[in-house]
Amino acid sequence: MTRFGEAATATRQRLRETDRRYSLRQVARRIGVEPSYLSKVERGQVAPPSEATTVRLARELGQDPDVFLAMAGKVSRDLQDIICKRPALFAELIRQLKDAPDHAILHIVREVRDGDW
Amino acid sequence: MTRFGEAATATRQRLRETDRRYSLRQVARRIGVEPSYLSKVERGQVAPPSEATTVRLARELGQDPDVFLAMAGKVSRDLQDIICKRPALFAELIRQLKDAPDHAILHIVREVRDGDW
DNA sequence: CAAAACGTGTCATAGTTCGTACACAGTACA
DNA sequence: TGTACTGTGTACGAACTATGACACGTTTTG
Repeated sequence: MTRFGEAATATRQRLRETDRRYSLRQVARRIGVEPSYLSKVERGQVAPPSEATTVRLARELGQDPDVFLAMAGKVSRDLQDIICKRPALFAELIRQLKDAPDHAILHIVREVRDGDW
Repeated sequence: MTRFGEAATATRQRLRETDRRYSLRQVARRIGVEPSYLSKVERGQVAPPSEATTVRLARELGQDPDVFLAMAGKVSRDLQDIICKRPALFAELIRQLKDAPDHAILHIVREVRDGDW
């Protein structure tokens, strides 16, 4: 039912088609949770896991942790910390970019990467 | 002891010098919490309040809610929601801006505001 | 066909979050 | 001088978060 659970199941199933090490149980063991818990998470029977567990799951499935966290409605601690150091500045920037098209944001990312300040 | 508590007390005391309606009790009543709770919050005896309460306190004291939230180590729900809609993009942007100087970020804010994309 | 692996149901719970309720002693002030 | 307001200590608790333990029936595999 949940966005997060669906994505986790789908990703794992896809990997499993070619590699039987991606059973629910084995993935659960590798990321350090009980199989029954991962099962409930995948089916949205419980809320998405903590940040740490979500990140371990994303990595295990070869996905972007930030994207998995986002599906759980969360923003990673390290991003929050960056924002919290200059809250007014980042708040304004982010709200400003709310409705900006993707390519505009990408443009800025490139501009900044090329360090033209 | 806490950054958050100190700022709250300091701001309130300053307002109080010229307006006795800014006693701890009266502020507590206006933002809808018990005086004893606000007292503990101000002295850092308990963790900073929830987002909603923090925002009410900030507004009551004429401060920027984002800044007060930041002192509590939090990022407001609405900003998180914006990020969660395009996690990869925003994650990269924010990490990229981590060490950028303030004026560079301000420059981008202005660029975006003037809508040159 | 037996053993291992599979996914899931039920129940329990330790820890954190976010406060309330009330009493008390000190201070202001009319 | 008494009453009304001040800040604070103690005690308590409801709700939520994030999981563990274990048993069960089913499927796969050697």
